[in-house]
Amino acid sequence: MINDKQNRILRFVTDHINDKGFAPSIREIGKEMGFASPRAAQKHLEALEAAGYLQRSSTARSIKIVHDQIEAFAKTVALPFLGYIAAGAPIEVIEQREEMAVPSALVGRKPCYILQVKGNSMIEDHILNGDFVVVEKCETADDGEVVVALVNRSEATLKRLYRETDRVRLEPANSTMKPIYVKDVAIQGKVRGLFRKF
Amino acid sequence: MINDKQNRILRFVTDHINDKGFAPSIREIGKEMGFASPRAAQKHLEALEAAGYLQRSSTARSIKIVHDQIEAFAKTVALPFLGYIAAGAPIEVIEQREEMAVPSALVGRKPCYILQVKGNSMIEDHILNGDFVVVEKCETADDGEVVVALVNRSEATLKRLYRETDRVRLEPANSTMKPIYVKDVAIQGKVRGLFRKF
DNA sequence: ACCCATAGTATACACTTGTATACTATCACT
DNA sequence: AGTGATAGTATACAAGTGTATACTATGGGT
Repeated sequence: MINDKQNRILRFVTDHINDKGFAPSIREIGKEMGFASPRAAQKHLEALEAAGYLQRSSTARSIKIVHDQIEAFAKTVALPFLGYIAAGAPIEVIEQREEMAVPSALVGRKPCYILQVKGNSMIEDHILNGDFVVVEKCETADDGEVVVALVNRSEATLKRLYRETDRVRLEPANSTMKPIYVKDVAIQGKVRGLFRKF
Repeated sequence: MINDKQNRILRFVTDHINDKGFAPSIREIGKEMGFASPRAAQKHLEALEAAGYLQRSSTARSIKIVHDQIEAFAKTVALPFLGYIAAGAPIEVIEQREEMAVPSALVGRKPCYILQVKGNSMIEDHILNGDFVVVEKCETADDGEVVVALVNRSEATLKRLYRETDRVRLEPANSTMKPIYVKDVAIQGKVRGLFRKF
């Protein structure tokens, strides 16, 4: 479909965008390829666009690389990053909603979102301050699962869930903290994955 | 640090790049904001650059958004999954080479690969059996870092590294295990990131 | 020998685009 | 009233930039 030089141009443009943050001009591409005239690089770009490898507008540095969709989405999923969760405090929602891409293996079937953990209340379950957790939205959970629970309709917290006869025990994984016993509790999700930066 | 209008400009530029693939011109920003003169948007861009929110070159549409750490997770990198590592046993290389996509923030600058941890030798550092670790290839490491070390040219192990006068101490994070003291040791990489499936 | 497609050159043109200088309006503060 | 900072306007200019026309060189097929 596309020849060797066009492949080289495609890689140059991709690298330029990744590195500098914006596309090269037609003449910069020509210089890289050793062309003396802008028309040469221009024709190659037209061929690459016709073949679907990129998109252009008739304005400066407007090349957009068309990513191979199958490869880009098969292995990773983009999830909303909602904010921070600390034991005993409401979820701190960040204003600007960000997206984070995570390995699809960490994601459940239902909709998921990302929270960053504040504090060490789950340290004995090896969930540390600063870790990111992948939370699957759900309303129920089995005993012993790590859940995001909304207590008294105001405070969200990350705890292990245990049902008792007429109440629910939310147990931190930290021997210096005590469990919480509540009746008014709504499960908002369960932890499916975790990732950490060293 | 930056005011309301500059925040709006920052979002407009970010959206423009995400949507169209290239940055808006100064005049397009000005039009969006209702400015009659390009100088107004230009000044705001200078303020945003001084505050570290973006970078510019003196060429057309060359705005590059400087991503903070959270946004860095939106990009992913495909790394080779090499196999399993257990304390005191060589790396078990799997036959078919697989790739896993991970958030780029977990990845160091040098080449990286993925290993899955077997055993609980690092449990007190909150690295569990079954966790995936992102390992950056390198030959040296600072004291206290978690490294993949090749001992006696045969056994690979995941341990904390400490130099001693004429030997190296490889310390597990498990009080039931004892440190290893070795002279013939080659560092193969250091742990940069971790992810776990629940 | 002839034709034709491909690839690149040379060059021109209009429009963008970043930048700079000078000026105006507003507002808080003394 | 005066001062200075901030924000925006008006405008000009050189360089960059995409695009188009015309031309050259090469090589393969008939």
